[in-house]
Amino acid sequence: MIASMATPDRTPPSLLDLTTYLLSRTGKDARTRLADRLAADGLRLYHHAALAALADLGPHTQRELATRLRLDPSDLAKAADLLAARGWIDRTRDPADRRRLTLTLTAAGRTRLAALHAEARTVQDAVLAPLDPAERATLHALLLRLHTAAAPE
Amino acid sequence: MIASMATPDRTPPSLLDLTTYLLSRTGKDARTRLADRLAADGLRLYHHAALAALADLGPHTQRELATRLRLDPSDLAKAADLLAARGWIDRTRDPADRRRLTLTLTAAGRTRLAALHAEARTVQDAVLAPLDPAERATLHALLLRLHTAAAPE
DNA sequence: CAGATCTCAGATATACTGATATGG
DNA sequence: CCCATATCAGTAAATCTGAGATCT
Repeated sequence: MIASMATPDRTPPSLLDLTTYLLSRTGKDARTRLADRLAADGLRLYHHAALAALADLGPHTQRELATRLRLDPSDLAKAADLLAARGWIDRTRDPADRRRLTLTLTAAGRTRLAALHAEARTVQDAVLAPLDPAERATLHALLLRLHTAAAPE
Repeated sequence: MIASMATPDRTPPSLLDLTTYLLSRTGKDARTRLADRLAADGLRLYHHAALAALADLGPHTQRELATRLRLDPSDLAKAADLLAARGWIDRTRDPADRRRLTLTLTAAGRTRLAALHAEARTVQDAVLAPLDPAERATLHALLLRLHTAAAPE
């Protein structure tokens, strides 16, 4: 064979012209990188998100947390099982409404969360390596505006 | 109950501080929006990507196309089935190497691709609505640098 | 009794793995 | 005989649906 050999797996230019394509692809790459690291410890991204929500915004009922994280309540139940089994959250029955389970971060959970944040920062540094600090700040500000505009729906 | 009622599903601030979180979330949103539109016609995002690759870079063997799109060869086989069934690509056996199937875009495929690009642009306009043209250009340039840096791996 | 919360079991989508047939 | 290509079948993980138990 004469004229092949180097098949540079170049992305089709018409897709590179789409900002949404780049957004989708780089976003997926970032997510996968962190997910792979967390998977080594049997964790998923939503475990990180759940701990972060409890740390930032205080105790939640399972329903509240599921809504906030846009997670199915039945799936959150399993996630909470794991977090409780590892001692990172307490699950207490709400005395005022005994249907509800209130999730509260434990000290151990706070420690683990700090480690998870550190891992996320490590991945972020790798993903954003091509950009200098000013460019990273610009990117962050632009993405934040897209996010807040899309969030309420 | 007195002090609840408004549970604004606010994202945890510590996650909003992560650029990679914003990247992942806005990217997923963009992808889902387009995917939902294509699903109405029984198509997936990779059908769009496959047609774009054939239009931009000429005929591919299935193996080449799978590599380029980072798709599993077995999954691409099914995708090619659909594209061929709709008359958007021709699948011809390579006479020089009869194992290979060469995929070529048809005129009908080119027409459909134009419509798919138009749909992608519509979604992009909606997603990027909060940004003015200069900001969109900035975002695009930054994401392109992240993508090209990550692409070779 | 209507509605909310949590939970379990199963359906569905998607992505990946293995095995096979054919050809170089 | 060994490797590459395409295809099929089956596994695995992620997401969503439905039904039931408990409680307001």
